Amino acid sequence: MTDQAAAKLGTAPTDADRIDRIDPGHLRDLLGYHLRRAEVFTFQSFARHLKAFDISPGQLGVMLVVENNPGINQTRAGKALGVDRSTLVSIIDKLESRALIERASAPNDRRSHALMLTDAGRDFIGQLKPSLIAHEDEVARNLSADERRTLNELLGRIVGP
Amino acid sequence: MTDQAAAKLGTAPTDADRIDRIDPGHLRDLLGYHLRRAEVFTFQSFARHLKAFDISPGQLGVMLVVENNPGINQTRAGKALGVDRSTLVSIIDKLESRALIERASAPNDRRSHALMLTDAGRDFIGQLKPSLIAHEDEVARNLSADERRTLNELLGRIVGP
DNA sequence: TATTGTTATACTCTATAACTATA
DNA sequence: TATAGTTATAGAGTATAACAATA
Repeated sequence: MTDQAAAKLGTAPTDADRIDRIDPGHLRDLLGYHLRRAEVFTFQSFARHLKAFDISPGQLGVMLVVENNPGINQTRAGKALGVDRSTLVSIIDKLESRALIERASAPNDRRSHALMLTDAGRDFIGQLKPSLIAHEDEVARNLSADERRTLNELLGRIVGP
Repeated sequence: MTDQAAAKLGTAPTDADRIDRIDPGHLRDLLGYHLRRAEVFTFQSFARHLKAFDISPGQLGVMLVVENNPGINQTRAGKALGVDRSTLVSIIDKLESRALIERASAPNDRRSHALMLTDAGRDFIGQLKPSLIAHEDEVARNLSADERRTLNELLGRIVGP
């Protein structure tokens, strides 16, 4: 029975009747709500497309930062990703145990590590890139190229001006 | 020393020199990256503005769904939020232990619970709403009203058409 | 048979505080 | 004094698989 049919009969629709008509109420206007749902979808898409590589979004993020900033230290890599340096320790531990990344000694500061991709790490990124692109394309499947750029830009402005 | 200064001197900039000039590389084009950062910022803003209420984003999400769909069951509430029904159990446990929400018996199905806000739950939402709005306004502080709507709309299309 | 809620388990992600080695 | 990395701890989020009760 639809809501309409129920109205005709003068009986209230039951929960089961409106299974696809849940009222999001104020949620519909909350950025936090839409961000959360988009993030969940994106995580699941990432997992589907990259499961063969056994890598998490956070781990890949570190690898991509290091790829473009060889020799960067952990604190600065954390800043690039917007997370605390303590968050990176276990991520880098895992990548290092797989010999994808290396904690090289920094020439001028014995406190810090100069992060470098290993040859295996570079190969790894080269191999997973098609899957990463397929993942991103799935996330943006309902967006035009323009909308995709706009979304990236607007999201960037949430973090900073 | 700036990069420019280093270039003039013919010496490569060290890591310390380019502390604010980290190259995001491919990350800049990845929706997943921007979503993640926006989500982290949003969580932190939520925690700042709503800490007096001792409630998590997930808990508040459930309350808002129930507010607009009194009598909804847990499985359907999960669908409204885009999460598995198992995810809601502990969230609702906490809300119920604070007497903000109630697992009422469903009239026609003894398997399911009819979720309802308690009077205290309604009061609670009324009290926290100004802080929720302040939180959302902070997240959108760099966006015009139009951009804010656009962002919500584009995020919605990531989850579904 | 299928669905609802629950539990157990496991995996993301994140941060704060305190410690050590070094600058 | 201040900074880089580490550890311990805590808490946010998520899912899958299996179970009992009920439809």
